[in-house]
Amino acid sequence: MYNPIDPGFFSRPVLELAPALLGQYIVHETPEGLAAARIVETEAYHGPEDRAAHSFNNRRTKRTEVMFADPGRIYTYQMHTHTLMNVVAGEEGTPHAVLIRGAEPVEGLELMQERRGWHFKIPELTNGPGKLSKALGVTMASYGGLWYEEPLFIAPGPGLGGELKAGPRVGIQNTGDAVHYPWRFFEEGNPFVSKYR
DNA sequence: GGTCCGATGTAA
DNA sequence: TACATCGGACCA
Repeated sequence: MYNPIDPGFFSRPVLELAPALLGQYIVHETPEGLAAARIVETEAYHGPEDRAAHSFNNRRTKRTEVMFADPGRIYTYQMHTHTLMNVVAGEEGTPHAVLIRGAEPVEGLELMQERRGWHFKIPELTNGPGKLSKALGVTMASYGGLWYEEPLFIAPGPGLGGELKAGPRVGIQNTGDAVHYPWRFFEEGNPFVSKYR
């Protein structure tokens, strides 16, 4: 049984929330069943100063609107054919968010295999933001929801099983100095950490 | 290891 | 009309 984490957990600066999410559970309850995974990789996006953030320069559109909302909100975003999951951080009005990039399955492994395809090796099920969303059955329908309420929520986990590491973020280009900011956090050596591109 | 390209939301 | 917080297929 998993219980949603305290709402206050999300009320902190994005550069603190991103590493704090490592080792916590991400849980999704659907009619097909429950799937849960331990988060091992996150990235911080620090709008409006961060050129790599969708909310750079306070860009406020239908898509980024929820980044300006209260912390703990779910920001889902469509990338090509994939859905990516973010956690809104900071305080209301500051467009900060944490991208969840990788997690280790702890429950509902078969359900994840069903959703992803049975031919994949286990780490390939959830070692990337798009893969993780698909394995958990998360879609744009979760946009604007709360990370501390069912059916999609963060639950207190066992913490890190290895050393905390930081490095440059993945998949951002043409963003000046932001390319080098060490705002990607992950558990060293864990096979569910995504591959650097 | 590398390269190519899908198929969709968003904004210019 | 262009491009993105990516993944998969295919080639080597």
